[in-house]
Amino acid sequence: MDRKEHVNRRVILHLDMNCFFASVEQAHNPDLKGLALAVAGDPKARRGILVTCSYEARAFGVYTTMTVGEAKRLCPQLVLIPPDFEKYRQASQAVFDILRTYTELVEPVSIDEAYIDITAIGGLEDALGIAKDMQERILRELDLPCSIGIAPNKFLAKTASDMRKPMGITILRKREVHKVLWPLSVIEMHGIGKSSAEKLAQAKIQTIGDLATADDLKMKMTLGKRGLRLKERANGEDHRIVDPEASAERKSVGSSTTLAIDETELEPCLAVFQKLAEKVASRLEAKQLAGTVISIQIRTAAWRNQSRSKTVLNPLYRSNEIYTEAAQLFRLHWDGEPIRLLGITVSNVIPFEELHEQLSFDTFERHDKEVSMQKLVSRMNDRFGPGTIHKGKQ
DNA sequence: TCTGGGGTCCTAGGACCC
DNA sequence: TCTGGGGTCCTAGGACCC
Repeated sequence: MDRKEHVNRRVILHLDMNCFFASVEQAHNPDLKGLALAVAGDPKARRGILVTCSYEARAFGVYTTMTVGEAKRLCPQLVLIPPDFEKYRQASQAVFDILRTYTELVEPVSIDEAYIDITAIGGLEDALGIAKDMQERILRELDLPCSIGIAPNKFLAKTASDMRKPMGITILRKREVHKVLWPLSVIEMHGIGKSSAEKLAQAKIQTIGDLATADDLKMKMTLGKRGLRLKERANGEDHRIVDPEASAERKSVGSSTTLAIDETELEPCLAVFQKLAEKVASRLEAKQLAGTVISIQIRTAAWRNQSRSKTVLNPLYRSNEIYTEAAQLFRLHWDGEPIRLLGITVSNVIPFEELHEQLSFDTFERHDKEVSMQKLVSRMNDRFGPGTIHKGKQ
């Protein structure tokens, strides 16, 4: 915990790509510029929602997550493009590469977002110039627009980058929080969704200002530990450091798919699991990872979400092993309710190179039939240090 | 608004250990 | 025989984000 926190005065940037997927498509094909454009799945396969849309499309009331049908109704000339995630990953990498020419302290948070700690390369006086330079280079070299927030911490930087789009740069100082943030509804705050907003409304907390000045006990009773953290953020406090390694420490690899029809038969479900297992295995392989926890996801036609998981001794990475475990979990737990979506996730992952020690140890311990999983885990942790088998919470 | 697919973190109860 | 308190791990589900 302490290692992840920082108290000195810092200058943090949050960079947010504007309509990222749509912008990448426009950069690759300039004919698409200026059009009402959306990247969307195939409605016939029941994947018909907008993943991103251009500002021209938004002018028609079209927004991300809207169904293709609804979007077409609002904006008949909407141009639809199927997603090409490989293209987006490459563009994302190119953006992060540019950011790393300024400092190593770049923390990617998602495919189109990053925090950058520029404290060491220039104070607040230079921050605006640095941000402008980054923004211009990304536009000039990659033809991609972005917005940047400048603040003393991650939360305020993230909030600031959201305030001017597209191609905005916004400075948010801690002393401006009460004026800029407090009048807004709590739902505007990063970290608060529909569910938390409803709970807060019941506790008579409507605005970010209400949240910032609420009683600690009340916040804890309403939202638990998160409540206290959100209250700190509402007061402009956030001590999380910019950690370039954070995204490298991946914790799970999963794949899921919405079925073409609500499925009621076993065999087609197993065929889907086969495909999912292959996909997860190939992505684990690409990242040189294996994991000891396998879980399956089931979403029923009535939108009931279920998961079943199992911890295994030998880290999984091969598609046939992943399939076998997933199929077993499914046979054991599926109650016959029609299925909308199936998924597989392998978690508690570790890099291949850390694997051999564990494997040899497993085969050694295997001889002792009496040894329980719990004992095995604690013995392995004793021998190799905590987190060898299961990474504990920080 | 009949709702994709990739993730992370947190909570809570039970098992088990010391 | 019944009584503890602290801690970790496993599992299922929920909330949130892009």
